[in-house]
Amino acid sequence: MLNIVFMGTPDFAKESLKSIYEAGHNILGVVTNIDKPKGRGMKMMYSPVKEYALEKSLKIFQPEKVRNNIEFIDEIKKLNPDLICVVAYGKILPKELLDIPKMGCINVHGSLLPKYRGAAPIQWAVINGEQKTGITTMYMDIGMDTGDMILKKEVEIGENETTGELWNRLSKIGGELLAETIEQIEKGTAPRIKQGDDFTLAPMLNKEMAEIDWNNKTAKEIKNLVRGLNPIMGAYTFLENKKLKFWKVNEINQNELSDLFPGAEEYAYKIEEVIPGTVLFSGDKNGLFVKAKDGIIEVLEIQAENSKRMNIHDFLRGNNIDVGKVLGRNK
RNA sequence: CGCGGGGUGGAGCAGUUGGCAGCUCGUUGGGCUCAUAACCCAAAGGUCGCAAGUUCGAGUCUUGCCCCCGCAA
Repeated sequence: MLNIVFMGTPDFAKESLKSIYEAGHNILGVVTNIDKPKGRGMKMMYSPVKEYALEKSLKIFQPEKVRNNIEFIDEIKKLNPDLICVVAYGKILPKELLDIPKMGCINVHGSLLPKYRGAAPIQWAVINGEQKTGITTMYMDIGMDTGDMILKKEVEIGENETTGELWNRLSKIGGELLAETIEQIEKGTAPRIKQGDDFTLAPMLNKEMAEIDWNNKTAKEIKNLVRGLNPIMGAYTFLENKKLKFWKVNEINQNELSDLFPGAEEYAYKIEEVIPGTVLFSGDKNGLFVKAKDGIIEVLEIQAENSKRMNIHDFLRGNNIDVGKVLGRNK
């Protein structure tokens, strides 16, 4: 069993901590981000990792910053860990810290490196419509997810899977792969594989990219954006200057539309003419259908301003959206 | 004391200057049709979050409390 310092913050990291704990390693300390006021009323909230550490009575460190924090780095040095495991900690670690453990610092990353280096690998994999992604464990270096790889595990991404669902699956797999990685390091059988040059980046998400670009995105791309941003931000558009978030949509084509609406083919030429973002059908029975650049979006779950998420049928019972209205900014 | 929205029949909402509580859907019963998540007719179902106050009269105004939600982090 190894002496390990664990660093991580969100629920994704908690699964890894749990996995190490249950594997019986000696956890010298748990480093997690400082408590932040969160949620309604700005109440102070503990990170999921801190919650777990408290539950297991592990020693907790919550430095405000790590870089140039000599006190903190000294404390970790004193613990004399064999290994430091970092999973979604939220801060970039300085070389002085990385050099502490004899066996190195290892990291669990939510993609198949060198693809999707960065803060939001899972989200981007879904947004880009990838069919597979995975978990990579690696030795950390000073770069952003550039270290030598140890183990990899591939997973398929479901056609309708959301980031949240994939996130949960990968959290567990991350924990499992971390345990296996540590085992191999302990036995001295862990490989050290250089990353190739064919890397891609998965930067933090921002608000601008969450707006649906009706003019340039196909129905498939919009669907990927919606599920990729569920449940983190939600993809949004506007209806008469009011924000409308889509949480779940489906992508259908003209033929499928005709199947749903017998007689719709007679209007096919009209649908051709109409600009993307136009509401094609709207009713609490059938739902909401919007034309995209290529294909048609069927909205399944929606959220209006200052309102909660609801399925489209409930929404349309209380809110009428007229056919012919165009979604998007300033229309 | 971070900002904001809201609590109205099962669901989603409307409710104008305070004056008999409405809409769409659902539910139940009936009808129509070759047929339908269709259509037509009828019915049931509400302490309008809680408490107090103003008033001839409050869902609608005032005050206090409870609960829910969105944004921001």
